[in-house]
Order: sequence, then C-alpha cells, then structure tokens
Amino acid sequence: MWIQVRSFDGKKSIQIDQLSKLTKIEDLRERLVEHFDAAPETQRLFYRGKQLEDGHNLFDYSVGLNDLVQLMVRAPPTPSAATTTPVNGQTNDYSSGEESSSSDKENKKPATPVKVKPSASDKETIDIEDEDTVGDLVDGRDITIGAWFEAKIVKVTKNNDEKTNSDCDKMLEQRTENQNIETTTDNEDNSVAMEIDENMNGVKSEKDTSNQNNGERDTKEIQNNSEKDAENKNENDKIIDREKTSDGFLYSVEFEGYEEDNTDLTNMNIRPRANTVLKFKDIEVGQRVMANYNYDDPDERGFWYDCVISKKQDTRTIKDLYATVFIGPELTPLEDCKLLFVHEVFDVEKPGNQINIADVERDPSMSPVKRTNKPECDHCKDNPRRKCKFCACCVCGGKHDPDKQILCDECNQAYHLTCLSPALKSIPEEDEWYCPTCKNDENEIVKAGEKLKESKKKSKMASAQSSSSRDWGRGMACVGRQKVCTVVPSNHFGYVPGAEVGMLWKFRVQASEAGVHRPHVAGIHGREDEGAYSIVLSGGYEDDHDDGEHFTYTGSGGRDLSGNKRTAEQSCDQTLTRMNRALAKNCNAPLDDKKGAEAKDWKAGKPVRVVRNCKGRKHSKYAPEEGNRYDGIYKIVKYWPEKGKSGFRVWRYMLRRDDPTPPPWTSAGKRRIKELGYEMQYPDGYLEAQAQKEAAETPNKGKGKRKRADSDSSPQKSEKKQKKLGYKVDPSVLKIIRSDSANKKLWAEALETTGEGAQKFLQKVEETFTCICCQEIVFKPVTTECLHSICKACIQRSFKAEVYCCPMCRLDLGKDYAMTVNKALSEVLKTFFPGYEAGR
DNA sequence: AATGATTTACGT
DNA sequence: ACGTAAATCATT
Repeated sequence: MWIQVRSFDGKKSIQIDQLSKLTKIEDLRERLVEHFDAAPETQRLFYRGKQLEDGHNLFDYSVGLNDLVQLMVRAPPTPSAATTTPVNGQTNDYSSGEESSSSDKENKKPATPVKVKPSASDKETIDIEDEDTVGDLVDGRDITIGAWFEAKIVKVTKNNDEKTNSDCDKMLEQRTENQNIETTTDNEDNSVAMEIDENMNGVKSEKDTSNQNNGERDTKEIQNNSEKDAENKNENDKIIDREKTSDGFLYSVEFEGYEEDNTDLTNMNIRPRANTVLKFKDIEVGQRVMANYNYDDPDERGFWYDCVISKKQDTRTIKDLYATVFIGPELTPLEDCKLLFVHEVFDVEKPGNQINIADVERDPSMSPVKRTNKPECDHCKDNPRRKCKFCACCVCGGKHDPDKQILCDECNQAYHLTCLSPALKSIPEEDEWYCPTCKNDENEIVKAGEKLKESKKKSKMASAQSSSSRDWGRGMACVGRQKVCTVVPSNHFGYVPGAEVGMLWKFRVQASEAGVHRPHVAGIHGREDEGAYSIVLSGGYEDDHDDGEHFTYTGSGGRDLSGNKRTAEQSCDQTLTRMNRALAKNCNAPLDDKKGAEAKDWKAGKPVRVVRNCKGRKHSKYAPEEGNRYDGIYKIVKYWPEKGKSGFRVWRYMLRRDDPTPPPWTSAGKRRIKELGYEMQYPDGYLEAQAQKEAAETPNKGKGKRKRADSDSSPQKSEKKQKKLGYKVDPSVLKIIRSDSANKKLWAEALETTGEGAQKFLQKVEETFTCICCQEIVFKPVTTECLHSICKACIQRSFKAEVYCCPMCRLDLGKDYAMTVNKALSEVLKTFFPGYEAGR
C-alpha cells in the first residue's frame, strides 16, 4: 500500500510506498524523516481530522490506499515553550459549559513580557471613537484556524501589549492547546441554510439600503479609501491581511453563541461583518472572497475562510468553484480546494461597511446575513430537537437538563445522572469520574482526544478474532474503493457512460469504481427481483465454453465457503436464488426454477455488461492478457440446470453479444481501441509504487529480474501518450455533425477539444449532450427552438405532468409541440457512444 | 497451491 | 441494522 504525505503548507507532497495496513505510526514517521527533514518527535500527522498517535497502525485510523496524510512539523522545543508542553491528555470540557469561567485570557498572557511598542502612537491618525465602535457587528478571526466567526465588539482598549506577527511559535502553541477548535462554532439549526437561500435575491437591495442608512459613516469610508487603494494595488500579495498594520487598539469581541466569554483581537483580526452574498455569475477567478470550507473533510460544511478563486466551471450542468483557501495560524494557502457552497460565497466587506447593533435594533431588517457553520455534532447536525447519543446523553440521547449531565473523564461521553444505573443523585465530589464502560475495561480504552473508538465492525473482523500475526494490506487485495461511480445508479442496466468497450482495468476494484461491475469479489452483480447488471468471466469453471460472441456461464453457490474461503469444490446443489435468479430474470422468458427456460426473442431480454478477466485465459482465447476488460452488452439466450463434474446441480447460462460496438478481439475493435487510446488503467500511484518495489528488490544490478519493463519506463510511456494526443473525427461523421445546424455552436465548442485527445473530446461531447432531466446522454434527442436537447421520453414525461415548457430554460413550447427527434444528433452520438442506447 | 486478509452489496 | 456470500489478490 502507498499513501501521500503532504506538508501542511501544501508545498511538498510525496508518495510513501511499501506500507501495509499494519504499519505502525512510528514506523511511518521514520520514513518521513529524510523527505521532510523532520525528526519523528517533531512530526504531527493528521488524517481526516484525527491526529495519528504512535502505538497504532494505519488500519486503526482507516487510512486507505493513496489517502492523503498531512504533516505539520512542530518547532523544536524551546526552553520557554517547554513549560507549557501541549499534550492533549487534558481535553477541553467545552460541552459542560461550566468551565468557561476559566477564560483563556489568562492563559493567553505571554509568559515573557513582549516589548511595548512605542511607535504605535505614530499611526494613531485613525479616528476611532469607542462609543461609535462598540456594538459594531464584525467578523472576528480565530487566529488558531484562520477562520472568521460572527462577533460583536463590546469594548475597545489601548493595546499596550502588542503581539508581534513573528510570534508563530506562540500561535502554534495556542493551536495545540485549542485542539477542540470546534468549540467556537455557533449553534444554529439547519434552517439557516434555507435563510441564506431565501435572502439571495434580496441581498443586493438589502445592501443598498444599508448603504443609505449608513450616511453617517461616510466620513469614515472616505478616510479609508486611500487605504483601500493601496490594498487594491497589490491585492494578490496582500491576500493575507494579517500584514495590515496594527492600529494600536484591542477590540474585545463576543462571538455569537459564546456571549459569556470575550476575546481580545487586534484590528488585523476583525473586519465588518460579511453581508454580501455574491451571485455565482458575478464571481471571477482571482477574486478574493470568504467561503465555507472544511479541510478535514472537504465534502462537509466547515468554517468561513478567506480565499481566492482559482478556477470557475460554469457549464449548463456544472457550477463549480475552486479556490486557494487560507487556513491555520499562519493563513497557509491550501490550493485547489473545491468550494461546496457556491451560492454562499461572501464578498469581503470594505472597512466602514459595518453595521452597528443599534442600527439593527432600530430596524431589524438591517441585520446582516446569517451564515451556517460546520455543525458541532456531525450526527444530529446540532438540531436541538433531535435526540443524539453522540453530543448529548449517550444513554437516552436527550439534550434536556444539561446541568444534570456528567462527562466521563476518559471518553468524554455525557450521561444524565438519572440515566446511569445505578442513578446518581448529584454530581460526585471527586475531581474525576469515569463512566461504566471506561471504568470496567481500562485496557480497552484509547486515550481521550484520539477519538479512536473501537468500531463494532473492526472488532468482528478476522484479524480481531484470530491471533495470527500475518501482515496484510501491502497490495491491492483488501483496498476499498477510492471513488464511487455516480454516473448511473448501482442498479442500472446496460451501457455506463465513460466505460467503453475495450477499456482495461488492472484490478477488479477499478472496474467497480468505473461502474461496470460493482462487486469487489463476486462474479455476478444483480438483484433477485430485478435481474443481473453485470458479470465477470474469470474462468472458474472448466466446462464453460467461450466463443467470444457467445459463451456459457455457471451460476454461483453450492460450495462450502466456511473458513473464510473464496472458492471450493461444489459440495451441494446450486439453487436458482440470489444472483442465479437475477441472471435468469434477464432472460426474455417466464422464470422457471425447475427446468430453466429459453428466450423467445433473446434480444428483448435485459442487458448484462460483460467483463473478461485475464484468468479466463486458461480456457478462453478471448480473455485479455492482463487485468479486466469490458466487452460490452450481452443477453441471456437460455438457462438450464445441469449435473456438474462434482455430481451436484449447477445452473448454466448461455449469453450472446448484442452490442453495436465492435468487440475488442476483432480488427475493427482493435482499431477503435487504439484510436481512442485505451490502455491498461492502474490505480493512482500504482506504477510508481511498483517501480519503487523493483528498485528495492534489485539494489545494484539492473540485471536479473526484468519482468515488467513497462513499469520503470513509465515516463517514456506518458511521453508517447502525449505525442498521440489529438483526435481526428471521421470525415463522414463530421458531415453529419455539420448537418446538425441547430447545435452548430455546441459542436464547434466540442470540436475544439479534439486537440486534447479522443477521451477528452468524448467527455466534452457527453457533457454537452447530457439530458438535463435524466442526466444521461440524450436518447432520441429533441432539439427545441431554444436550442436545448432533451430526450424525447423526458419531454413527454414533462408534458404528461402538464408542464409544457423546455426543461432547461422554461421557454413555453406550447401544448401541441411537435417533438421531432434530431436525427443528425442522434446518429452522431451513436457513432461516438455506440452502446449508449442499449437498455433504454 | 493453499490460505486468509478484506470490501461490497444483497436479502432479511 | 445485520448476516452472509462472493469468479480477489497477496502472502506463506
């Protein structure tokens, strides 16, 4: 197994090979020393928000193949820092709420006095009046994570104790103390997201009125204009406005949801409350905005960070934004982050635009746009009405009586006093209290803060049962999927866009990712009452016969697989249940589980995707030499029960090919594969890992084993690929394309991508002609007068629902609209995606 | 060649 | 939510 390790600033990223699932964290650290020039004890490793601790292995943290682990290098211990060693043995009991009295203000006080900055007064031309500023609604930056939170100024004081920017060590220290950074989220329920959506349309006018009402602030705004200009000049350099000069004041703010606790921030870490939601169409690459991002789990809602838009995709069906997000105590740029909430992107307010709480009290409609933060609890999403055993009482899940809940000092779980058995009358006097689970089996418990809960699943796995010390997980046998095919649902029959006849995958798991054959191990994918979607020919049965165009196949089951086997001699009769039944269902004949059946019209049966595996080579010359190849759509001609060699009954099936794409073993098929450039696909990083492995096996001599020449010549290979770039559309097809005059513009755009190769081009065509309704390539396309192409069936469905407009742009088509199929388009699509109509 | 470490998806 | 079957793939 291999993984990627990236430094926190994103500057260095390398692949670490030859790991197994059982590799210990401390061993991983050793491997990182040379690459990152960091001693093991200075390394802090993060994976999915968890800090990796020595003594555990990669499997414990569910680190998977090619996953990304982030590395933060701790500064070597300095004498002063040594006194406050940030160990997370003591976690923040934030949920108790009672602890907050020991405000961290005291803790934050620098241990050594920082020099008083006399020059602060030089800059004091900025006119700040306390009364005017107090009550301003601002965003305050949590300097440990770099994110902005909604806050209000409650006090302004002269800053006599200015912190210097270079004090990174101290910030880091705070960061570690503040491990449970989620504490700073505010409690809002899910309806807030809706609020933002609703506000979207009204945002502009709202802003306008606020400007009008803000007439009294005009002076301030003008004063700040010069500053603004300076900022605009080198905006790109000054994305990190921490470099803004200090105004010599300290702003005491209270964060929304944490009103009881104030925090002092300098002017560099506050700014007017974000109040302008940007419309997607107005967002430009290079623009500096504030957006929501979660770096632990990019698929989830996170906090609000400053970022700079780096890429914008704006097609008919795709609306994506990518940005460089500035995170952490040093506002480290994290490049190429996909923004999830493209309709919740905020403009950065100019100084002077802040709204004061007094304004809101006068006119509630002035209150700034609310925004949604990452929920504190991932399970209940902080919904106060929902019971949750994760963030509330772990027995009853109730959120009532928080003052009668007690927290376990080991696992940090909350318990109602009354939910314990025996129930407690009052909070115990002792400093420490352990819940029943933790008290009983102390050995089983992992250190608090590690969040390494014993998962039920893992405890049931073979490794937990047997005491064998067998190493595993170095290879591809047990890896999970990296991606899931969402192009079509898992119970989709027939052609899968993007999976073309002749495509080759080295491992079954990749075929699963591509969506051709989803099961990891099983040969048949199907559902008993629906039918079978795909099968793999892997040569398990000797009497199976393969003639390419048609073949016989044997069902599954009838074997004793106890003892964790995957294969065995037939030891009992196969039944026509489960996958065997599913496969029989595809046959165009009434199901017969006694004698089998033969299709009346075999082509009318349900389509089965067929993958041939190289192991089939033993008996079949149609199997690929290596890996797994998609060979197209087949249908069941007949099925019948039979006495197998073993003497037990097996179910057998005869399948025949019904696919317009030429099969890969014919010369036409081979030509097509070559033209489209389909080559063996390996998992990301696989070839690199193989090369490493070989280098390790043959230390000095290039001689000896040289079995896999292609793996170490992979750079050459990619060069070759580059040369091959550029795809020529067949002239006869071009002619039909030209006859599709309605789509002239779209075709011109698509044809521009031919320079980037066949696959890019096909991808573009697929994207361009995806039906807005069914999200598949348009089938029997109707091109409307508004020049949108939609499946005829999809429009008909819409009309049936008495909606008589274009599904794409809502143009009224009229009740009696004549749905003429765009023959040219349909024909061209068929040449590019010959299989796409199968099963529709 | 035998064996055993998983993941996945179905069916209950 | 759980149990179980599965035509894998790496290791011994």
